[in-house]
Amino acid sequence: MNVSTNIKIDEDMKYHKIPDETIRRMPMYLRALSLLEQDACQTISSRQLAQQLHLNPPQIRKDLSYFGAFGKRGIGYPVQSTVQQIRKILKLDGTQSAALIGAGRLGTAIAAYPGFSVFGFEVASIFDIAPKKIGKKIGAMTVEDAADLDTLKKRKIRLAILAVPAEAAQSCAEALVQAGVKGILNLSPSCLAVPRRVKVVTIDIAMALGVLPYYM
Amino acid sequence: MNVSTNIKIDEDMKYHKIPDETIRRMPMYLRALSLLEQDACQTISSRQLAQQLHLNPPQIRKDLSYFGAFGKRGIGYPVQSTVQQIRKILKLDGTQSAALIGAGRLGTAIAAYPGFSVFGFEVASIFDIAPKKIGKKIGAMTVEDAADLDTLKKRKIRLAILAVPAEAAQSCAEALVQAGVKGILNLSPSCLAVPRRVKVVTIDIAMALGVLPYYM
DNA sequence: TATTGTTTGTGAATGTGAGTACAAATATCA
DNA sequence: TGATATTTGTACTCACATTCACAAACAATA
Repeated sequence: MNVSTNIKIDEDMKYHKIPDETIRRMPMYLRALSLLEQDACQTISSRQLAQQLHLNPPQIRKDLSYFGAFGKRGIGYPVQSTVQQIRKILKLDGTQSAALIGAGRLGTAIAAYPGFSVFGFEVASIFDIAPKKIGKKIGAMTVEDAADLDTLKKRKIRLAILAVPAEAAQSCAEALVQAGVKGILNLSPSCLAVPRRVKVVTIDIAMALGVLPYYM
Repeated sequence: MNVSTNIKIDEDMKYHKIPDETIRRMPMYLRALSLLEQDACQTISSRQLAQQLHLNPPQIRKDLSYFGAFGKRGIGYPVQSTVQQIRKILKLDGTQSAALIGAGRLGTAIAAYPGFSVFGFEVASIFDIAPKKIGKKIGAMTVEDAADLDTLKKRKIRLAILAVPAEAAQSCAEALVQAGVKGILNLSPSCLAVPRRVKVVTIDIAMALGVLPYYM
């Protein structure tokens, strides 16, 4: 029933479907290795790294091996070049500009958050719908009118952070998709409906808190 | 185990090991059903709920059935009583007081976040280490000295939200454990080491953003 | 050089979760 | 009442993810 070319390509290119869970862990590795790089650490073994991240060594080795053989047997992984490799894999080499939607308390906190730089992200512009907030300064940026979201296309910004109330999230998401955005980090407690080509990651703080009492 | 909780639920929990993924989804169901309850919706089918949450109907049925048979065949799930059941399961009946550590921008945003009330959470007190911030008013609360974290034991607060820089996170976590805290929502990009009896959930915003370019 | 100790990369085994299919239960309507 | 449509609960199957176990590769040292 299936096409033989697919199989052949799979064999020839040693194609493996990379688990989503592996992708989810890659930024962990990138951050940890970046810190080690700053400390002038040359190499690190999967055992040491696993200790830091509370993971099992074989997990780390398998994750990294999906993308090639970065390590050296008897030695470990070379910190600097592995950082570069992971950056390439995650498409985080070079600066990634992101638009921030929502200039409320959460949006303001996100705009000032220093933790994005490890991954090469920068918040390039801030939007809000409230006339009171438009024109206001947040750090070095001026809040723009959310009605002008379509300018993102010209500016080639394809990444957005959505920090608006749940009621506004879906309509914002649609405007972002219209503006050519390809990835959305949704910080509102809502389930966004977007075309399949657009990737959404939702962080719901209250929901994360919601599981804690169960385990206590 | 606790004898005062619903006996039937405890019995069911003995015989089935409930998947962590199921627990993770329960707050989703709780939120969605709470909204439906506000709209005076009497019952909802797994199909309708799945459509809202972008899940498969059998997934929802299986998740709920771990805790008993809440639904009625041919009808669906009674909204009101299922909400109450899930609250009981997640130990979210009654108000859950949480301490917020860190009165920076993110902490301030968290303190004012309205989304906790659906689950019965309330931020009961705010702590910081910076002398400048101690004594400051945030909403109706006064920022307390993080050196006094041990007062949480007396106040019987067993839940904490950690909104401090990564460098301070581990020492804060240790102080919280010392103060009898049993669950920590960690909002810093750090991997906390705590005794096994303490449950930690970490939300790393930059890391969540870090996977997006890969999929674009 | 030979030996010992360390570490990676990976096939195999194990464990966990998701999807499918269907019987049982209920409502609706002719 | 009988027939049809709807929906739950669950056994079974399949897919995905983690862990184990070990050969291959390298360093260090005598």
